[in-house]
This record gives sequence, C-alpha cells and structure tokens, in this order.
Amino acid sequence: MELRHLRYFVTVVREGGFTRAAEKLHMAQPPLSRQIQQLEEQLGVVLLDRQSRPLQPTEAGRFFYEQALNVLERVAAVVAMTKRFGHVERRRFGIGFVGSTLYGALPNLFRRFRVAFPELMVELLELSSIE
Amino acid sequence: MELRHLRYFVTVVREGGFTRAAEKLHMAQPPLSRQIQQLEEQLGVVLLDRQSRPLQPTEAGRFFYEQALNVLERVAAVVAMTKRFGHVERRRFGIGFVGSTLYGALPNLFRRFRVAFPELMVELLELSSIE
DNA sequence: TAAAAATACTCCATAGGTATTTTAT
DNA sequence: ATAAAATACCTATGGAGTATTTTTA
Repeated sequence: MELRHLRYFVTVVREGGFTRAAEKLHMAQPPLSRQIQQLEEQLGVVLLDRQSRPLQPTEAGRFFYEQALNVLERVAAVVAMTKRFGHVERRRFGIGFVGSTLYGALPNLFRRFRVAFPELMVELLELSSIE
Repeated sequence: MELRHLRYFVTVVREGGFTRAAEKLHMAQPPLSRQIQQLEEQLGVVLLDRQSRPLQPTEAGRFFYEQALNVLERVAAVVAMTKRFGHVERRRFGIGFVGSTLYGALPNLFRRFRVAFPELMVELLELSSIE
C-alpha cells in the first residue's frame, strides 16, 4: 500500500464517485477504479458500496476514510516541518566585497560573525562560490 | 512522496548504510540510493551525511526518521484495524443440514436467528453456497 | 435511456537491476 | 586496499490511458 491509495480513496469518498474524483486527480476513471479495487484486495475488505449512487463507503470504508485523512495530514505536516528544518540548516549568508583589498581580513571577520551569531552555522566560502 | 520512501529511509538509517539496507529490503543498492536522493530532492533537504561511514542522518534526517517511524506504525495500525472491521462485517455463519428434509423449515429458522442475534448480518444462503 | 463503474486491451513512465567508477576508511 | 556509495545505462513491472461493455438510477 502506498500514499497514492489513501489520496485516491479519500478523493473518491469526498466526491461521491469515481468519475468526479478522477477529474479532481487529473487522471482517467478506469485506473482510479483499479487502484481502489487493488486497495480493497490488499485489505481484504470492501470499502465502497457500489450498489448505490452516489457511492457510499461501507462501515469499514468510513473508518478507513477518517484514518486516511489523518495520515495524509500528518505526512503533510512532517514534510513541511522537515523542509523548514533543512532550510534553516541550509540558509547561507554570503558576505562579499568588491575587489580583494579586504581579502586578508575575512577570516577574522568570520570569527567575529561566529561569536555574534553562535546559533548560525557559518562557513568560510570561496568568494567565487558566493552568487 | 510515497510510503516506499519512508520505508526505505527508515531502513537505511536503521542499518547505517545503503548496502545493508538494500539486502534487508530485498533489492539492489543503486535503486535504493536513487530513491533516497529523490526523497531529498523533493524535500529540498539533505537527510544523510555521506561524508562519514557508517552513514549518519543530519539534524533534519533524525527528525524525519522519527516522524517516518510514527507514520509507518500508524499506517500499519490503520490497516490492521480496517481488516478486522471488514472481517467482522464479512464473517458468515453457515447453517446447514444433512439431506433436505428440513428445507422447508429454513426460512423460519433464519427469522428466529435474526431475532435472537439482531447485531449479526444474516442472509439466507443457497445450501450449495455453504462450504 | 443516460449517467457512471467495470472490463479489456495498450502504452509508457519509472522503479528496479547490472556494470562500472568514485569515494572514504 | 577494500568495502560501500554514486553514476551510467538497461530492463520490465505496473500505473495510467483509450475503447468498450455492463450496470443502476
């Protein structure tokens, strides 16, 4: 099972049918139907009552829908937080100078910078690598 | 991003390297490396410090590892519960008889059964369909 | 009878494999 | 020197598309 199955199932229940859901997901209806069938096979459980339209989730389907929503929200939050995490780590402040007159003063400048902002990861970059 | 990425990343961190992780996952090392690279690209974050062996997760990597574990456990629980849900719905009690002398009495027997156990979904099955 | 879902195929994107090079102890 | 990761290239599974046939309201 993959997150795809959760995304698809949630959309089908929310839209009350495969055709409308397929549109929302920017895909064709048959592959969507098959992915849900595959999900049901893997779980060994019928999730949708196909004998009625608009399509209704079964008891198990309602449960799975709620849980799938939670999982997807959780995953989205994790991704967002990890991205921020990394960006903080990655953010780089380029300190550059026109010409090279101050070149010899750079190491000392970085030392002072490091002391002033200990929470930032500072590294001495080659001037050419600062865009 | 798919659950595959979480499963792979968790295994790599847990095993401290791609080669060992690939064995555990019953796959080759290069595709595993690429899936992790792909994950890092999508997040825009470096998750593993490759300059040291055994491989160490970065700060962001450690965070993502913990969260991925939670998500995967959560998903496993949801699957297990949904399966039980469906099985309860699906469980069928076959009530059969040797010969067909009591055939005419079956509908009444099922009526009584339904009254006695209203919480069970009972349906009158053809005798031949009861294995 | 007019929608929507299920089949029956076909196609192709990409997950995964093989061979090799690069890197880090 | 050697074990492990990255790169390059190839293969093939299965996710997605198209055409058509059931369904059900």
